[in-house]
Amino acid sequence: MTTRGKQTVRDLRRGSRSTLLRRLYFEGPLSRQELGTATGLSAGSISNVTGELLADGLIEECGSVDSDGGRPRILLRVVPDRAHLVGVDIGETQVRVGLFDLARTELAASDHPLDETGHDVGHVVDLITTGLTEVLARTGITAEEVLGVGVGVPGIVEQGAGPDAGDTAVVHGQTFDWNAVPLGRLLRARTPLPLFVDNGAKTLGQAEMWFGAGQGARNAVVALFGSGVGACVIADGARFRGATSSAGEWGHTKVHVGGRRCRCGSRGCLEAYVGAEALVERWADAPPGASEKAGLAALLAAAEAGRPGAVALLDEAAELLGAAIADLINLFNPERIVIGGWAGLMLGPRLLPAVRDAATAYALAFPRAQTTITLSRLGPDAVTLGAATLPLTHFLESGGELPRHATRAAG
Amino acid sequence: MTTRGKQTVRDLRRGSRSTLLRRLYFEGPLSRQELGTATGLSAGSISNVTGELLADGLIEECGSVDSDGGRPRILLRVVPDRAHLVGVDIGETQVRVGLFDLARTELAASDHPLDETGHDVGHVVDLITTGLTEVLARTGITAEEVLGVGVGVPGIVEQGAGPDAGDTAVVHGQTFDWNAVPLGRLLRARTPLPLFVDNGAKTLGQAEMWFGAGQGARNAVVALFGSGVGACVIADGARFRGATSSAGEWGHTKVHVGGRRCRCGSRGCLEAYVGAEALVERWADAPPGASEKAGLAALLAAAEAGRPGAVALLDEAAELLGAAIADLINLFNPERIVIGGWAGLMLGPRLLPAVRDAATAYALAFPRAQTTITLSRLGPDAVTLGAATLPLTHFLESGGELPRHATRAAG
DNA sequence: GTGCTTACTTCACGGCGAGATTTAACGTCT
DNA sequence: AGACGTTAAATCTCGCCGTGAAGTAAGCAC
Repeated sequence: MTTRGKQTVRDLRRGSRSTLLRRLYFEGPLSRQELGTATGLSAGSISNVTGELLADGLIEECGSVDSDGGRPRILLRVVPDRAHLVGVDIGETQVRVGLFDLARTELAASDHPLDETGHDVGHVVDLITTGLTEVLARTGITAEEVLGVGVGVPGIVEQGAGPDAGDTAVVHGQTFDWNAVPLGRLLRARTPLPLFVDNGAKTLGQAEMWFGAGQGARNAVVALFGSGVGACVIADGARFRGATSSAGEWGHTKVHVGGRRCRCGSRGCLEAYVGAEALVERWADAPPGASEKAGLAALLAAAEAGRPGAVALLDEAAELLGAAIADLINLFNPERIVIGGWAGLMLGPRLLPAVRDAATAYALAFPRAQTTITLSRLGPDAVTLGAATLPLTHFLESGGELPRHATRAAG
Repeated sequence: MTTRGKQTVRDLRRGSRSTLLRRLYFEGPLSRQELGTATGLSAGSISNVTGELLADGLIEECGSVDSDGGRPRILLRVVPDRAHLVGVDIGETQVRVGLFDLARTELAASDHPLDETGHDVGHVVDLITTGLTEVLARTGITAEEVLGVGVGVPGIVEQGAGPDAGDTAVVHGQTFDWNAVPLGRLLRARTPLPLFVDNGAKTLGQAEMWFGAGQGARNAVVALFGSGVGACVIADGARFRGATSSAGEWGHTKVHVGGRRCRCGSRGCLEAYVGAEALVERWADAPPGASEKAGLAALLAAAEAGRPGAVALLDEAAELLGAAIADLINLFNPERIVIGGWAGLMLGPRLLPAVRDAATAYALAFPRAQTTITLSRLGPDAVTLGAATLPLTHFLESGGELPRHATRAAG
């Protein structure tokens, strides 16, 4: 049973600000009139709240719409450079820091490769700090103009509670052998900016929902198909987190109980059959010594050329992927399933029809009929953008609250 | 991103009423003082709101707590017989109608068996109407004193929207061969009472969360293990529904892609291996002609006696169940998993240790460590009680709103 | 009794959104 | 050009909200 905590009369204003700000952010320039019909707020309240937002410099008037005989509507929009966002992608091979304005334009980015020995936490934190300094220096943007830093990490993120949740985020990552790493605390020592930490697959899912193939859906699953397999579940418009933020670990769903051994230590996991690493490893004719991406590309080329081993492998992958997607459909009943990740983007065009067929064969008819299965529209760099949506989400939900350190007067 | 709709200043009062009413309902008699510290509301507001609730006859004073030197605290509680609830369980073999007071005491119940030909919708609706009339007549309670009728049905329920959502509920049930049956509309023609329709497994899960082994958990999965297999997922205190309310169809999760054929038409479903029907069917030594329950009891007895075939069958069932629970743990990251259903209650004591071990072996270590796996504490009759929680939920969330037809003055 | 402690009630206050009214800013018609 | 109709936005009044301070009630200890 939903327990919505105590609310005072000021929370109403916060809610109204948030509603209008979000509407303007996602549905482009709108007049006060349109805001009124869209949100149900009275004209008076719209005037009040937009007046506040204008005074705060968060929105601005931008032209007007001609009318037939009446006063023209004045369009309002969020000021794109009123604030900025930083997204950090801690990937398997590099650390990428991106600086965005509110309109998601990437103003600068900084890449630092991670070598084999580079997964030491201190080193990664160093790279993030360096990258952050670089993108700020290169654009001349000061820390005061940044809403916060979102960090996408590989592994399970245990969130803290309260307003500075990011400061207490703890990361459990099998890939890097990170065990209860207090990433939030380590970063807090390096920057005064608000911090937001989440799993990289989840931040990519977030980006996909807001700006990619997930747009408009309130219930969706973004399946990330790369070296491993992950998923980001969106339930009723919000990330599904579970008790300790580790929900959506789809890659270790069982497709054959007791089957192939998986790197997680268990057996029969989806990832052990259809992860890029597993596919390349299982392909008898894989070019030796090639990288995972090159190996997968070779597998795809061989299948396109009709080589039986490669065709069989990909056909089986499509069936298993479809069956695992059927599980997601049965369990989560989403409107949409988006397949992303670099391997998903590479193999997607070939596999998609078979995946759809397998999902239809394995899922219950009723929920299957409610779902469309599509490919991602965003490239792999979207992890950085997705990470930047973490402070953006906070900004929009709080009704345009600026961090304490950013109390610049209205532009 | 969560879109909380427009709120007016009156919604605050509704929220406060709901908060206090829920607190009083679940945490027994409390003083105004305790309510204040528990909810964070100011003493003045507590006085106002409890005053309203007292005037509405929804709560009453019940004694006081002695104090050491100060004015004693006056205890408040929800008036148990201020309103009543009806729960209906449309089971596979019977229709059961129960009448409860607000304290969940069953005041009367009516059972009507469903024979082989009795799954016709009109017949079921007749039985519900008859049962409803019976329990009201037997207790002398009038329709005005009933908050609503909750109905638990086997099958997927497509909910309507708006305040009278139950009136437009449509049921898709494979068991009864019900295809898009407008149960809400059919019942609306028979009774003026507010209607609430949901899947029976989900109502049982609801009961388990409120009054059974799920108490206190905000993220949980209630696994229903009967003739078939289902689940009810609770995310952050609320039923997880998905886009069209069919989320949680766990029974058709794949444990062996391409494996045993299932009654859903697909292959390799969990239900095809561990459902009671499947277990009895797969047991070579099953007593011919016995009922499903008798068959399962015989299987259990044989296993307890050490008969190899039976032992192997149950051991395999435990492993598969554990593996499928591992999938739930990975995907939903719950604090608690509750195993219920009549087969779960029957086999639970024997299977539970092996199920726990299998779940540990197959799930990721981090989310597994956050979860406890327990057996249900409620009997199978809890479906009726769970169904009755549907109008109760509405009552508590609306802050104690009485249906239009029940505007009796305060007692 | 007198004083002290604690629970509860009352009341003035600032803030909120709704809805009515007023002002603003355009077309169009004469 | 100027009056008029039309629509957008701003302003104002109203009832309601929760807060917090001040006041009242109801017990105990001395």
